[in-house]
Amino acid sequence: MSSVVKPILHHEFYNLPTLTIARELIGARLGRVLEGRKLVGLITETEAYIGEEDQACHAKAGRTSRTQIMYGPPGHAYVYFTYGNHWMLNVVTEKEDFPAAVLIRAIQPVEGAELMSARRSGRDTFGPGKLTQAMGITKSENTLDLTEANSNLWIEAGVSVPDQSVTIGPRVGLNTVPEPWLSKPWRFLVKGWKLNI
DNA sequence: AGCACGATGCTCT
DNA sequence: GAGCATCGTGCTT
Repeated sequence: MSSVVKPILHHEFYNLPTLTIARELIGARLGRVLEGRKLVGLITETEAYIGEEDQACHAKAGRTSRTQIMYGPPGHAYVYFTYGNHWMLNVVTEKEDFPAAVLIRAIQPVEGAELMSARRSGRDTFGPGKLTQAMGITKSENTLDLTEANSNLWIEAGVSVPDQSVTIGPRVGLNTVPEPWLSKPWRFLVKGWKLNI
């Protein structure tokens, strides 16, 4: 119920190293206006995908129509479709021409929780495909600038989460990715799956 | 509570 | 034509 104005995260933030951004986004607020209603979730899980070398990163295939957004300026949304059902939300990071992004894997609803829950038929919003369904994020949000004020999708400052509350480990869901990429500790997750707010 | 599997369509080879 | 940064269901323990 807080009406405190939070600062939106800006381009300079997304130009930091991708791992720093993935860590710092834990506790940040993902905001969305959907059907005239405001939805906000605290980010509780992220993964970093860094460069053409990273065999788990879509940019391993180089510049394609799908991946060229990752080569663009930082702070834009990279939304893609997978497994025939699910949309994934990423934020493009690092300087132009270097392809990297942070996958937003989970949120903890703090505003508009009822609408998000209803959009999920009462099921939870923890998971990369679930949060996009809860917030109505699809291809039409691809390439949106998340640093723009008055947008219907943005990321703003949230709560500060201490290191002792963050679990770092290998990324999940990578089926056929070779080492060393498979084991890179590029996943960040709130310990206990929940923030105290 | 945990595992196996099918759904489903877009992207790249 | 294969593979996929997943999810939900249904079956087994």
